Amino acid sequence: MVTIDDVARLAGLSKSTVSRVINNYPHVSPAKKQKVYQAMDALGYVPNSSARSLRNKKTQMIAVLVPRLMNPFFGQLVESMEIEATKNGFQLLICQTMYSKETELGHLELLKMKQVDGMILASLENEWETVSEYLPYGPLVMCNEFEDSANIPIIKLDQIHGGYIATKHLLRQGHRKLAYCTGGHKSMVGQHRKIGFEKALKEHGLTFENRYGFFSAYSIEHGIEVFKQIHQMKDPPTAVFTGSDEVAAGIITGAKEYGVDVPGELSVIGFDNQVISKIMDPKISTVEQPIELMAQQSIQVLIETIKSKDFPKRERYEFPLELIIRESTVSGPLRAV
Amino acid sequence: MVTIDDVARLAGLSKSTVSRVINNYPHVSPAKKQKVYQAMDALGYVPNSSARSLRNKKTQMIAVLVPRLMNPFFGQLVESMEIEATKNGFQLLICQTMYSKETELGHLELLKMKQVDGMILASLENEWETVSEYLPYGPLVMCNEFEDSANIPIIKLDQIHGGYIATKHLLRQGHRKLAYCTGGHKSMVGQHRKIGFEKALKEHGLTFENRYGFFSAYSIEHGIEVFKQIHQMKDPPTAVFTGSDEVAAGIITGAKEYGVDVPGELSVIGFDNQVISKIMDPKISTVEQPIELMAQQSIQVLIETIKSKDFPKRERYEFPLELIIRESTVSGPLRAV
DNA sequence: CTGTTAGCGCGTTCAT
DNA sequence: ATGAACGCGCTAACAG
Repeated sequence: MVTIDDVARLAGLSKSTVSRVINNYPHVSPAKKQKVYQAMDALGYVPNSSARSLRNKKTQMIAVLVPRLMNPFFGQLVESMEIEATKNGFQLLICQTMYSKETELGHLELLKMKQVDGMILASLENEWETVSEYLPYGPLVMCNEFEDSANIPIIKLDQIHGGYIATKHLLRQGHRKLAYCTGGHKSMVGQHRKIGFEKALKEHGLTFENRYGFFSAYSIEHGIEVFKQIHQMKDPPTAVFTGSDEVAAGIITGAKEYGVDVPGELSVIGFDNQVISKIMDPKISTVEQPIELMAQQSIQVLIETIKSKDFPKRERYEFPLELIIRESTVSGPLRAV
Repeated sequence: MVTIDDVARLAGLSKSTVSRVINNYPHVSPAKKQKVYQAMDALGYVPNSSARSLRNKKTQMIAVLVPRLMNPFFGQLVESMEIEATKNGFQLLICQTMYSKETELGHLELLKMKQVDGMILASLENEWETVSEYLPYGPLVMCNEFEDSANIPIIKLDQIHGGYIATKHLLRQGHRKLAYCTGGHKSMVGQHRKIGFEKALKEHGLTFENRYGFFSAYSIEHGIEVFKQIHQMKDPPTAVFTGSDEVAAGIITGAKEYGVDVPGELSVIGFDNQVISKIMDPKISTVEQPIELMAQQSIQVLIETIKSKDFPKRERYEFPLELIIRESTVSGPLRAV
């Protein structure tokens, strides 16, 4: 392995000078600078990153915590994060919690080992109280997930409004019996959507009906299952709000199997605006989430915090969601939207 | 920051002894071992990973090179890799090439910086000749992608057979005018599928027809576009082989718009067995790829190579592909399969 | 079984 | 503007 000493020797200079040109310090004579550059690529020298990290106490790496990557939402999120991180000279370490508290905690240890300079939490399995204990070891930023009591930067979407506009759309189409079908009570994301859902309901003099609530639907298969349950009800809902396009697609798939017309007999709205929503038949009405913006902002805020060397500050960034009306909620010509 | 010295001091022992218990060396007296453990968690000590890396010349990190994560194939691949890496005490660094040669080369530099112990190439934008120059800096393993001249481990799928069985299925359904619609000539994956395609054709006395060839279809949108082109032909194909379920979905979507029945007037076969293939209407016949197995094997082989400290050996692992017949290629009752 | 010592490769005072 | 020397935190000889 070729080290900075080798370069120094070949250039007839000292390590210090070589180090200075590597990190482009101001006061180095152009002549010697040239000699160093020549020696460097004559030897094919590249600085050793472990040595730098040890010396600088900075690894130029950040980690992102996600439940799992197969979920297209997180795939997109991480894709955008990697691009933004690379652009800023950072590497992205990927950590899947697989919805496990222990696994999440294990990944958090990276902070203590100083293996990463900071971490983005796009998943939160443990209580914030537990997670916050890692704060002294490096900056944390939340992305998408959130927790009001957390005094760190949080980059999120306006999920209340998301739930609201989707529901409002259903109500405006004349529906009064709305099912609510999402994954996981636990996540604040889901809770906020429900608040938006209920807010819209209330404006029309309605309240949440427990028999129309389904809280463990994450996948297409779950969607199919939920449809079957709905189908057997004696007083079934005429529309269903879902937490993801996959679940919506599942419900539609189930409806097809049973010969139930969507949106004629049952309207379905998704969430995420994934590709799947554009090609299902009927095309799925959904809520678009500005994933890329959120990812970029998260990276930028984290990197700023890292550079500032301060404790992360309590900051909130919220991006808007947008209703996208397609076919799964609208039969015939559009009514008032 | 609490260091190994702090622990040693508190335990009333030397650094070496502490180091020995951390790395569980055989000959340490149980009594002192206890003292060390007590001191360690009294102080909340965690070894600094940069220091370890510098000393051991091993970072316990591997990188995976993919085109981009949004593609569900790579999402699944990376998900499985992360799990397997974590299980083996390694971290996974994610590197997207975004289909750019320069970006790919940039990521390869991680090897020179000794930031990772090895790298998995699930993408190959540059010539192998170019990439192979990085071999002296750390082990490389190819996954999914391949290159015959590369004397490194390659974990791949039998794409020739995949192309063959899909095509054979179409031919057995009675089709004689087959379109071929995939992304990118460049990749060996695509080339092998085409070999399989032509092999099947040949067995039925047919040859590849250039006017039926489409080579830049990656997405749903491309699929729709391709359908339009097919639709305008005076002597259109009756079946189309595609390189991904997304493209197949696009073609089906296009067909719907123009009122062309699938599979009645046009059969379409996908590739990958992504969720989308299960919920399109009609459900898409496709070829299942054992992504998880391939990912696990890649990680294992790479880690073995890293540990052996030898140069990577020329090895080939090939996993089988499986035809999955659904609705997009079969009208009415199944004929011979 | 345990402690002392010497680097790993780099950046950074502190001199000059 | 440049060089000498020290130390980041850790592991691995080498002694004993």
